Amino acid sequence: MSVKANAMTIGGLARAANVNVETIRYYQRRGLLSEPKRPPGGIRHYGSADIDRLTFVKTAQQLGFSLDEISDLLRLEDGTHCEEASALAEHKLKDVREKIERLVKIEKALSEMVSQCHAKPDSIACPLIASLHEGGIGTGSPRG
Amino acid sequence: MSVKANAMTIGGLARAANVNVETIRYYQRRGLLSEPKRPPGGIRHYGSADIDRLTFVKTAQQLGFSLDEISDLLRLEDGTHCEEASALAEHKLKDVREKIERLVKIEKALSEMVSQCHAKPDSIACPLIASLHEGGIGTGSPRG
DNA sequence: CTTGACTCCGTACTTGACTACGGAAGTAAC
DNA sequence: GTTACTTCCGTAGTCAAGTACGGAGTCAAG
Ligand SMILES: [Zn+2]
Ligand SMILES: [Zn+2]
Ligand SMILES: [Zn+2]
Ligand SMILES: [Zn+2]
Repeated sequence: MSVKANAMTIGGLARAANVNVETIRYYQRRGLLSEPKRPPGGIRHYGSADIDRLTFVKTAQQLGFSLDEISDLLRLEDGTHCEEASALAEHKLKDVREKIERLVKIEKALSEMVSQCHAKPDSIACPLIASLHEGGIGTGSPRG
Repeated sequence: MSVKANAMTIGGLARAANVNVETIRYYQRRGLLSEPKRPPGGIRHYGSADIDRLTFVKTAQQLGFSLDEISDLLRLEDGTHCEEASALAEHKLKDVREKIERLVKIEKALSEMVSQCHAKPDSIACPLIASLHEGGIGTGSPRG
């Protein structure tokens, strides 16, 4: 398909997977990506499997999984742990839905503030600023 | 009206505003909260204005403003900068809407994965795991 | 055989928003 | 007047997910 070679150096892999070289090395240190042993005194080569792995990590990351959680997913990688994998994903789905709810609340609050602000451009005090003094967005104090 | 006293110590303020003492000191250092000068060799006192300020900061923070942005808002605090304030808020509103869009995509991807996973519990490979190898959640690579 | 680009490696720095620590001094209770 | 809690203050550590750096080694071209 789109995958070029099986003889990439780390730089080529980085370009192919659209990540930074240092990120690859970082993932290797974190155990998210194994490093092929290198020929005596030489330079490591990477292949399409590594692009695939990087894709996995980046996709999961975009889904909101942390690198730690991605480690967990990778341990289930053999595909025989359907239940554990789906439990992880369902939990994450719950998180995502909560995030969306909170953001929608925020969106409402912000757009109300903006439209109030626009509605009375001649008021003495900006209602937008004023409303920040009131508190009460609700769900999700940053310190639980 | 609901505010108790004008003679709180920093600890009282912290309790009243539901933040950590260290957070207050941190905000003072960042210039988000001014520190009342203290009586010779004594201890500072705080009042309801400080609770209000803390509320302002925390509310704005829940709306997704960073502390730097909140500094900006506070500079508009006199209420006579309606346009600048609303520009800030509108920009933030745009950010929030983008975040929501991305999360909704993520939600779809995740829930599809989960339901596929549940649909074929006897498949050899977990389709959830498999789909992570495909990439393409789309909008918003973490490294632009 | 010498550039110059790239790799390897460990370590240290970055960002944002705190949180913790250590020691001196003030303050309240008993 | 001693004990126990706070305050004050500067500095340093935490977390996640990288990013940067410096020096040594390696590889392909010219
Ligand atoms: Zn499954
Ligand atoms: Zn106010
Ligand atoms: Zn306004
Ligand atoms: Zn794969």
